[in-house]
Amino acid sequence: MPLTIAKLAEAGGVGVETIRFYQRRGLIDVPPRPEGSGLSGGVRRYGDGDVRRLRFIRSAQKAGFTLEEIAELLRLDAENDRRRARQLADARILALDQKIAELQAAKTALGRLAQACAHGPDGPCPILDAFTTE
Amino acid sequence: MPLTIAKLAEAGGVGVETIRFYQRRGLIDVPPRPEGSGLSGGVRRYGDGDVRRLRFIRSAQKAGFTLEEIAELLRLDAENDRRRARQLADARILALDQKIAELQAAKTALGRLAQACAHGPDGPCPILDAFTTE
DNA sequence: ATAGCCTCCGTACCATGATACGGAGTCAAG
DNA sequence: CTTGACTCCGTATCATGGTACGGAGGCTAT
Repeated sequence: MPLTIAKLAEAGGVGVETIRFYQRRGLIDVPPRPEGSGLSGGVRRYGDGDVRRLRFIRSAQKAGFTLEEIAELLRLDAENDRRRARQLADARILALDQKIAELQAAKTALGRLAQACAHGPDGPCPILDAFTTE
Repeated sequence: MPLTIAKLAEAGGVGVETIRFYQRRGLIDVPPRPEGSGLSGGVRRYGDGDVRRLRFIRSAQKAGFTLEEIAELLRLDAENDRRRARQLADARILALDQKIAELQAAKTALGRLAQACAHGPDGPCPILDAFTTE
């Protein structure tokens, strides 16, 4: 079931321009243009592998990997380089732990602020001190 | 204890250019140049209030607020607009909840991947499926 | 066989949050 | 009273991750 670039984009929940952007960055392959009726060849077709890669890219971004790191991960997958893959995963897990803790702290602080600012028209609502660790 | 811009930057853990950038964005006040000996006035001086604002900016960024939102928060603090402050805080808390859940899911997936890729030179290490929900 | 939509590709532009540069002015120490 | 560090300010540049434009060509249905 070959897909046009628009269908691939749709399957991945991104725009066509984003696919092309990923191709420029080496994240998605540029398949050969098939021999078509015209002079410059036909329209490129994409397969399930491309959809899979595209979905991986989106998930890896949510995990906080940069596009450059994602490009590396895709290479590692092809080369089956487990050592480096583990390295990257472990490093990201550490970073995620830190980030999660940071966000949780921020959430707590904001909860305190919202609470304080909810009580009547006066009383304390010290936005500037919202993140001051007491 | 008035500070030069370099000292203010240092106190906030940012660069001088970042302070100027924040000033352009309305996040940090530009104090008047004092009457100096020269033609164009003296060097601007900053106070503890500026340090406090600067620290707030950094923390609010960690909480995921954009600089534009932070600018608004600073205005709200000055105006004591509790309703809007609460609104922004509550919205951010919701977004943080989502983000935290997303990062936690990513962390779990990466943990699985690292585990799988650790076992010997062969066996599965399917990077591309790392985030595939089974 | 032609209209209308899609593809291809290069290039330009965007938002966010900085970071750098350079010339003129200021200031403090020796 | 000069030297060296710092300030001021406008403007330029950067990194990241896209998004848009436009002309030439390909594809498909009528």
